[in-house]
Amino acid sequence: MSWLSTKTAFTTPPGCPITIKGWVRTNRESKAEGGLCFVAVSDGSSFDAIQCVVKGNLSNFAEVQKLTTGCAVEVDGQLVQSQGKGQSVEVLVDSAQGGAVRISGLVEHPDTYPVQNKRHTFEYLREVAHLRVRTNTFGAVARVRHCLSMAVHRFFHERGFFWVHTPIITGSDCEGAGQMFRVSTLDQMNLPRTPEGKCDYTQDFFGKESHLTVSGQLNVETYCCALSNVYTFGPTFRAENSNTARHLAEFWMIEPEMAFCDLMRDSQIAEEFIKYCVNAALTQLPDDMKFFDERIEPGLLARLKHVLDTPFRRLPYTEAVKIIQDAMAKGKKFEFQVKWGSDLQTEHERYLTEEHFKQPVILMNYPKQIKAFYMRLNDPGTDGAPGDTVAAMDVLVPKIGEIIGGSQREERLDYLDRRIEEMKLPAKEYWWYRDLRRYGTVPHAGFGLGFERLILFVTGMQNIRDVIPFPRAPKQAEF
RNA sequence: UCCCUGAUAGCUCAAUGGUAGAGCGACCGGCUGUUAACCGGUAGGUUCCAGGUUCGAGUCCUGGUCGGGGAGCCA
Repeated sequence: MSWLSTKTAFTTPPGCPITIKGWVRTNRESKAEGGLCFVAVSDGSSFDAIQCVVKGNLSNFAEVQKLTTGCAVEVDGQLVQSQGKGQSVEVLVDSAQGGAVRISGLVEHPDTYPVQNKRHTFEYLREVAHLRVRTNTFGAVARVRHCLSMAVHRFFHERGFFWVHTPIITGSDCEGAGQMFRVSTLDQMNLPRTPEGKCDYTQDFFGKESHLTVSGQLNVETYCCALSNVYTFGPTFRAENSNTARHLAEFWMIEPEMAFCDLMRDSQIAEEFIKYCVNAALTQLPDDMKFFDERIEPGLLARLKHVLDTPFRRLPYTEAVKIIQDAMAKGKKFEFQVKWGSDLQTEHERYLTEEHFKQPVILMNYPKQIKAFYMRLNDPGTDGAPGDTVAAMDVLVPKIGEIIGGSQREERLDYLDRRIEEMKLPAKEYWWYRDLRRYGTVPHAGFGLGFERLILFVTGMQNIRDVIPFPRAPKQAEF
């Protein structure tokens, strides 16, 4: 008997003895043929569980009859073509042919097992996150998450990018992307004080204030300016009090950075990247994607195929503002007004990508006052804009909104210094970032992409807390 | 953090201020190469927490806690 994953079993020609090891999904019983149990067993390798048809001649048949959802079993039997409808092959377990069911772990009190053989809400399953992965949906999400992770690395590896492990703990408070979590070993009940009465971080572990990273971008730019094409892919932490279906306190971010690269090429890589990931899920996990299309977001497959087949629409911010203003003039209602220089609201972004263009849209060249200090200042009059713009881009997709934010970086030291001064940032903290502009500066560009948002986009799942194994969010760090 | 909304059986939800209900799940039985099975029965409740109003509160009021939808921040 060779032990096969269900995934392998489904592609193996019938007629051979096999062993399956996994967890019971369902158990149905029949009195026919002297007693039969139909035990569906899942080991997580495939979307479908495999049906084991257990004959009444097994010595422990009485125990098999009592198997309930969640029990762990090892099944020896013959891989055969199914006599019933609903599956192509199944495992026939007949003691006359050496069939056996070994029960590894029972569910001792089935009435207390949290994952019943019925529909559950995602909100409830979140409370049993240690067991929710045993359901169809969360198993499929886990497989897609892995598939996309591998696709990320393959995409960049195939293009000569190097994966850079930027630090999780940072002593820099200038990453500039939101509230940070403090990292400290000080006794919080008895903090050391400076003469001014403030906390004395010179006595802390790192001898200075330190935090969890909110972005690897500044660090990865250093490697970019030596290895040319690099990316980060790792955990990122934001202590914002965000309570939405699109935000996590701990999430995984992908940040490529390319030397000798301008904004247009940056946007081309971003488009290729998204299409590559979508294609990977569609071709490698068709069963899981079919499930998402049928049960999670009807029309998902058509939506994703449309994304693959259509070039992303590139549009200057200045044009986008005109389109939204035109729509308002024609009677389209928005809660917020739009004028050149103001940031677009979620409702405006969704209008552009979901209603006006009905496809992914890349907005480019934003007013400098609403973007970060490191973004490259455009020449005056770019896109006919009435004010200064920077070489920034946001990739907007239906359902999610902003999925990627990127820019060409300011490589000219005098321009960078002016921006740091204008925004009243602590110039001294940026000494090593400024060095990159002093020693062999080059035009370079990159972008950031929230991995969980990519998973939402690809699976059609609604809540970001359901596409990461153990979500961390305000008031939520169980498990 | 702001606005709206919700919390009742293991789960999903009902219940005019007046005896707490159903479906599913679990358990027992029947039927069946079954597959969201079907049919019959049994068990299962501190109605989120703390106060208050009332003869009487699941229901009304106040304050919390947690969830959901939207917004902001963003990825």
